[in-house]
Amino acid sequence: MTRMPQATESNADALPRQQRTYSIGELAQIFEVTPRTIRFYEQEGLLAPSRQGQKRIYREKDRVRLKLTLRGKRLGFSLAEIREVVMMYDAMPDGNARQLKRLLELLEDKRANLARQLEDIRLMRLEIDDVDQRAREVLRQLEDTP
Amino acid sequence: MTRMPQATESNADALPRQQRTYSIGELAQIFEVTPRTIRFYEQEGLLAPSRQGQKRIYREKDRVRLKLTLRGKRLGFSLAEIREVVMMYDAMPDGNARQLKRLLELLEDKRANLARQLEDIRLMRLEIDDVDQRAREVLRQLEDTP
DNA sequence: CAAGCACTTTACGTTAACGTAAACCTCGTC
DNA sequence: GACGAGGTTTACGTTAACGTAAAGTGCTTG
Repeated sequence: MTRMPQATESNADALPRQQRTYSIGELAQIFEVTPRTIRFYEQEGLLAPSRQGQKRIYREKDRVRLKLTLRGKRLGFSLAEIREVVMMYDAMPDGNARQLKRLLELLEDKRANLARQLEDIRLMRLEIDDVDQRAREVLRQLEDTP
Repeated sequence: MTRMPQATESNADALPRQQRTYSIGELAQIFEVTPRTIRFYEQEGLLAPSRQGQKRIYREKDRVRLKLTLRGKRLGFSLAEIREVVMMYDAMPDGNARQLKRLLELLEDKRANLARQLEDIRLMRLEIDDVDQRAREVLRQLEDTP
């Protein structure tokens, strides 16, 4: 029982199974990246779209994956880090205890990382505000004395 | 809680101007980077230590610069971005109005960036917590059925 | 004085994350 | 049937941010 593509999650809403799909170009436009980037993410194991002949077909799940990936990137995570979490998440349903515990550790790591980032943001904001103040003052001086 | 080295900024007030200095090795140790990194930042215009003969001498100002640089890095900024702000800040005292306004724009950009990061962190935390929950559940199931 | 650090410059190497270009399908449309 | 708009693979190029190695300088310590 490796994988059941059918009805997996709790999102088994009453919706009819008419999944919306995307071409690579559409997805690229939505997230303002190039198709190259999306193919690259696939090559790196972050996406696994199905095919229709030769063409890649992206479902909602893939779109969400991409969204999460890009969010991770904006936060400075490497693709390797992102993949690690994503793959563990996928392996979760039939994962053994060791893997699950490893996943929990990983998550704790990420949490710590985010916490530090929050602090960094706080400090950087203070500095930016400070520089802003000074700049405005100097500017006022300049404009007050023609 | 990354343990800060003793000397803080606020205790420098009434002290005579006997600036403490650092060698490149000391600085590297403090911030847990290699000397190579510090030299590279200098080459990229982010630091400008004075010299004593051939050796680089770092003052408090340089240390702060490095600290800010590394903080920027942790937040995913490129060295180029960091340098831009740093250089404008340096040029402030005798900057003309146009430069100052440009600086204010830059700061606004950074602020927006940080705001988005905050939102990204918020969302990512939610997801992490969610994955955590699921993992714990699966784990409990596993351990409940030997 | 030899040895050992800590520092220096110079220069080539490496990795991640794509960009760019070439050469090829495949489909609808003019 | 020519063609343009999308898609595909393959492969080499590029950039940022350092790592690493070689060869030299200067101090101080056994």
